[in-house]
Order: sequence, then structure tokens, then C-alpha cells
Amino acid sequence: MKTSTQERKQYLEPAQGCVCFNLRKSARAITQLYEEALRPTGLRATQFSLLVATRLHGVATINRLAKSLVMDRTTLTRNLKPLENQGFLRTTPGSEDRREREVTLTIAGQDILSKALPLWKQVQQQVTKALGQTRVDRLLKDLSATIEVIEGS
Amino acid sequence: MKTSTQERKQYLEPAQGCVCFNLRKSARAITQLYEEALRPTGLRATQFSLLVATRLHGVATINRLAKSLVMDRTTLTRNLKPLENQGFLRTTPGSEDRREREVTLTIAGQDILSKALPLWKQVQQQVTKALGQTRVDRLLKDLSATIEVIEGS
DNA sequence: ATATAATAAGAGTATATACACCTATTGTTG
DNA sequence: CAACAATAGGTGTATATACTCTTATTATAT
Repeated sequence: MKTSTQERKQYLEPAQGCVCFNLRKSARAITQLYEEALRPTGLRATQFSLLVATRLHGVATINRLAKSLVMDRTTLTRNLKPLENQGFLRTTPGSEDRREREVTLTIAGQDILSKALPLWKQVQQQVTKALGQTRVDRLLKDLSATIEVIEGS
Repeated sequence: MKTSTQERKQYLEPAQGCVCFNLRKSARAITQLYEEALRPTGLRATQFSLLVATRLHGVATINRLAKSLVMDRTTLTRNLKPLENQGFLRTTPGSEDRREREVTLTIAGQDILSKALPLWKQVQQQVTKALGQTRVDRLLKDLSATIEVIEGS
């Protein structure tokens, strides 16, 4: 394939400047680091976040959890499966509205979360130290702004 | 499950402050927006990035492509499949080193990329306008820094 | 030159992601 | 109350992601 400088140049921006690509790329990279840290627990990054979110909700439904995670409802359903299978989460039909499913942490779920928490703290501190607190705070704020922009679209 | 304020508080940070979770969450959100924009082409966000990266490489091997995308080699192999099946990419055994596979864009691949480029430009501009050029530039720089930190770990 | 080490890449398995379509339950309206 | 609309959630399918193990080829050491 012959390629002129001109032809190639128009694809530098979609590579280096693409917000989507660079966010996905960074997410892949950081996920590696966090999953390595969480490996002693056997939890994946998403699974840790799901347990934390469930813990914070107390009693959560699929829709509410999905909304708070900015995750498709059907994705969440699938992601809950391995955690249910391992006995970390329990889902029961809604007591008032039987269409709903109530998701709660089990004792085993609380235990694994307690084990995971210090490992998370360690890797989070490692990242914070390497990037600097200022940059981490700025990054988190910019990420929040990005999500708000998208949800407003 | 009884939950004291004290117990719950320790999980606010792993939710709101976790670099990994928030990067993944933002990646999910922004992917939705870009994939909606690219829908007329049938390309997913990753597929668009793969075509762009291949275009920039001219001739790429699996390892080199994977490295530049910060993507696991085996992930890349899987991601190439749908693009090969649709005839957008071709992979051939390396001419000098037969262990390698050379990945190149086909004519059909160049065509779909030409169709996708203006759609990408539009959504990228939309995001840039909404976030502001300053914040986009800052975000991209911070994301790069994040990746560098991880690769240095 | 051959045995061995190193490198490039694929396959098996498991999780993550979301769209389109479907079912069950609840709410609403005549 | 019965018909219909709205809502909560699951399934089928396809892609995305990466770890472990395996094969094929190349490089190296004796």
C-alpha cells in the first residue's frame, strides 16, 4: 500500500487526540495494575467495584445499581453472575415490587471486601504517589465532567 | 444487614476516588457516544481505532500493534478477527520472520475508514466543544501520564 | 551442526460490555 | 374491572479483554 505523508497525517489526530481511544487505552492499562493488586482476593476490578457499590447501596436494585455505575443494565446482570456463583452477592425478588430484584452483600461478600480493601488502598496510594495528588484530583474531576457531558447529550 | 455510618464511610473512597473505577466508568460512557456516532459505518470504537492504528503503521505486526495500543497481544488477535471477516484487514505471514504476521488495510478497509473519519471528527468536536479545548488537552495529557506511570511499574 | 533458549503468535477459558428482543409485573384509563 | 401502556428485568448474540498454555520459528551456545 502506497502511503503519502498527506494521507497518513489525517489519521494522527484520530489516534493521538481521540478522547474515546485514549480513555479506553488508559482504562486497560490501569485495570492491569489494580487487578494485579487485587489478585490475592481473586476479584477482578469490576467485581471489586460492584461489591463496593452494593455495600454503599445497602439494598440495591438492578436499575439503580446500573445507573450509579454508568453501566448498561444487562451488563450489570451478567457481571453479577460470577459474584453470585461465588456466594458474595445474593439477589432476591423485590418485596414491594416483584418486578425488581434486590441485590445484597452476603457475609462472604463482606469478608472478601474487607480483604480487598487494604489491597485497593495500597495500589490507589501507589498511583496517587506516582501521579501526584493534584493530578489525580484533576483527573477525577475531568472524568466526572466527561460523564456529565455525555449524559446530557 | 445492619450498616453503621462508620462502616459505610470506608467504602466511599473506593467508589468516588478510585482511579480505576472512574476511568472504566468514563470509558464506558464515552464509548457509547462514539459508537453511536460511528453506527452508520457499523464500526465499533475499538475497530475504528484498530483501522487507524493499522493505517498509521503501514505494515504492522501483532506485537508492535499491541504495544502501541497498550492492548494485550491475545486481545488484539481476537479483535482483528471481525475486521478480517469483513475484509477490512488482511494478515499475512511475515516475509522475513515467518513467526510474525503482517497486518495491512485492504481497499475496503481504506474505504470504510474514509467514511468513518468525518463521523469521528464530528463527535470528537462535539465532545471538545462541550468539555472545552483546555480540559480536553489536559485530560489527554493526564491520561498519557497515567499510562506512563503504569508502564514504569 | 545440534541442543537449547528466546521470540511471535494462536487456542482455551472466563469475565466485561451492550444492543435487540422477550417476559413478567405494575400502573393507568376508559 | 378489563385493556393497554409503562416499567423491571432476563436471553441471545456479538464484540472486548486478558491470563494460561501451547506451537512454530528464529537465535544462540557449545
